[in-house]
Amino acid sequence: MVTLAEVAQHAGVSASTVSYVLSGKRSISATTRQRVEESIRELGYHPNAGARALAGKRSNIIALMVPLRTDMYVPVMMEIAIAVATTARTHGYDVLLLTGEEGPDAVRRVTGSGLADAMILMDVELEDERLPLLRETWQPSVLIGLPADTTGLTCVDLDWSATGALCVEHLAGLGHRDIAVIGEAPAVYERHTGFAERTLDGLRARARAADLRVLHRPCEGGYDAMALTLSRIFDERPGTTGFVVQNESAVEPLLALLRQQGRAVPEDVSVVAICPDQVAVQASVRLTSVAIPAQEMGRHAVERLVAKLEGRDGDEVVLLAPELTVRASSGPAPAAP
Amino acid sequence: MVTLAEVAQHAGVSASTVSYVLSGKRSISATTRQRVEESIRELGYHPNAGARALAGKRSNIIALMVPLRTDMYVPVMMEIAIAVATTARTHGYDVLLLTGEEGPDAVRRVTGSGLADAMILMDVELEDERLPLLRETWQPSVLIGLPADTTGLTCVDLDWSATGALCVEHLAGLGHRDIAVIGEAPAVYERHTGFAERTLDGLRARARAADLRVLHRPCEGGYDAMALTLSRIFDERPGTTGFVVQNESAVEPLLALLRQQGRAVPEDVSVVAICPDQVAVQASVRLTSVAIPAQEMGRHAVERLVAKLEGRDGDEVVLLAPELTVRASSGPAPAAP
DNA sequence: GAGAGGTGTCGAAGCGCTTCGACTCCCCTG
DNA sequence: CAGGGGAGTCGAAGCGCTTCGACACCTCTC
Repeated sequence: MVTLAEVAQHAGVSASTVSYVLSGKRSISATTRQRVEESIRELGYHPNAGARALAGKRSNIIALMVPLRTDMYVPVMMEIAIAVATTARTHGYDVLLLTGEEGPDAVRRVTGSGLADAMILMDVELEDERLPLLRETWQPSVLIGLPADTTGLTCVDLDWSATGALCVEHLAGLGHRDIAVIGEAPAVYERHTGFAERTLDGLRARARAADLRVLHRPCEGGYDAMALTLSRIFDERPGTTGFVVQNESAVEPLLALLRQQGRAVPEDVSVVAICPDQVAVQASVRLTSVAIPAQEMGRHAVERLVAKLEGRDGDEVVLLAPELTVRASSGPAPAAP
Repeated sequence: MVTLAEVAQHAGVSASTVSYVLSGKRSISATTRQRVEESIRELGYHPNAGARALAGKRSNIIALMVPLRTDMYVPVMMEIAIAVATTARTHGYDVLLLTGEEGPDAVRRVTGSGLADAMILMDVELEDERLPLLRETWQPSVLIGLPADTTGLTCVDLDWSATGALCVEHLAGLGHRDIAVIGEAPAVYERHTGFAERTLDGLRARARAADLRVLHRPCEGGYDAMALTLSRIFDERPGTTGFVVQNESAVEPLLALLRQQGRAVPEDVSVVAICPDQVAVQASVRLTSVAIPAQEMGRHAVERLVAKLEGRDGDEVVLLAPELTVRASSGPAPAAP
């Protein structure tokens, strides 16, 4: 393993000079710089991460806490994670992958050991038990998600409330009066995951304003669960003509069941999904949808975090504006019979 | 930030004693150990990761290279990644998340800098350009996937060849003679991803032995692509009664299209999927399938790796035996008309 | 009752890097 | 032409930990 000292010797300069060439923190003459860079290349030198972290008091690592649960929005999570890793690299950071398993202890361990310089948390609950720890540590952090109380925190998220409102607005504009919301699995609401509840709030508020009726039903994914949910919905509100779906694994079952029941999309019922674009265009009916900008969220989170690390920025809540794309699954409400 | 020296002082012992309490590398009297542990707890001490890595010459970090492509088997990738992270923690390791983006350079960077003690590579191609680097480095590594040449490498993978064979066997046993294989997207084959090609090989070999005909068609996910692929298949082989699907995002479209064409599953055609169990049971027809044991692969990879790190083990190829679960999508071939 | 052999603890020497202060040139200014 | 100041380089002092050898003390054994 090549060390900085060896590079220095090879280039005929002192160790500190090599260090300054690397960091650019002091001016170095062009010729010296070239000589050093040449030596680095020739010897295949890579600075030792541990030594660097020790001496420099920063590890150049960002910790990313992903949820352990693999039952929800998995591709979105993955996309965020990859965007985080990729963006972090462009800023010279590596990413440490933590699962939710350790819970709050992971926060303590990472901040205490100096393993990472900062952290990004995903899957934030409204009253997340990791938040007190984040507030009292001096390490910068960014949440992907929005807790109930954001004081002293930096958050990046899709504006879920606006997303819910947008869906209702679209359906209202098409003349629908009775709307059913197919939500995430019950467990997601039970643990008060921010995005699910906020979507619902936004949706209901707008529905009230536009004077439509909303029936919300959580739903596990899959056909059987969806079949049950759907029949209950039509039992309770036979006049339902608009659907908002916020559960990727319910999308296809819903479409299939509607078809099976002889309800045409979009002639008889309209469907608006909240899902990644890829899912929307690959569905059996190209879905009118509000996209979940996974990449953008990951990228934003890293950029906020780097800004904080460099002291360029303070706390802030960034809510991305939702965008609804009209595709083939929504249309005018049928005339009342 | 609390240091080891402070703990030592607080406990009234020397720094080295604290270190030995932590590592257990020398015997320590019960009373001393207790006193030290008490101090550690009281002060909330966490060993500094950088210093540890520097002095101990190991970082206790495992690097995980995941593919950048998010177009394929995403939930499986995520499940593997999470299993890796979780298992690694139980062995005292953390996981560094690298994306394929940097390519072979990432290998150099990580081994060179001592950032990680070992690496796990996913999405291995038959002639992967990262392999030469792995072979010449002294750092242990494990591949999740199987390249063409495995000398000097440790690999963990599902036995895809046996998986392909198993699917054919099942269909052959039910009397099917003409089988279509819906594969991954063309790009996956073009870059010679191991699992896709091996599945095909195993499948064809067994088909030859059992004297059935196989028609293989790569397929992008989604309805449109699947519709096109399916019509081509029936054009070319109208007598096709068995399907093997190795592409999660083609599963549901296939089922829907078959239904639409009036071909009943499993009465007219049988479908065998290669996919995670969750997908199989959530599909509109509960699918006969060979499971992709993502968790097990991740766990195995870490365990092999830890064994190598501790010098307990050498190179080895671990192929997990596939298991086929019969569900509702496969049945006896219809009598020839 | 002296030597052998454990057991438990300590001090000191690094690990490879960053950074601070100091030093040497050399050019510019008045 | 002296003095000030910037540019470029170096030496040395850590950063917080691990580990090696040394040492003290204690318990056996013959």
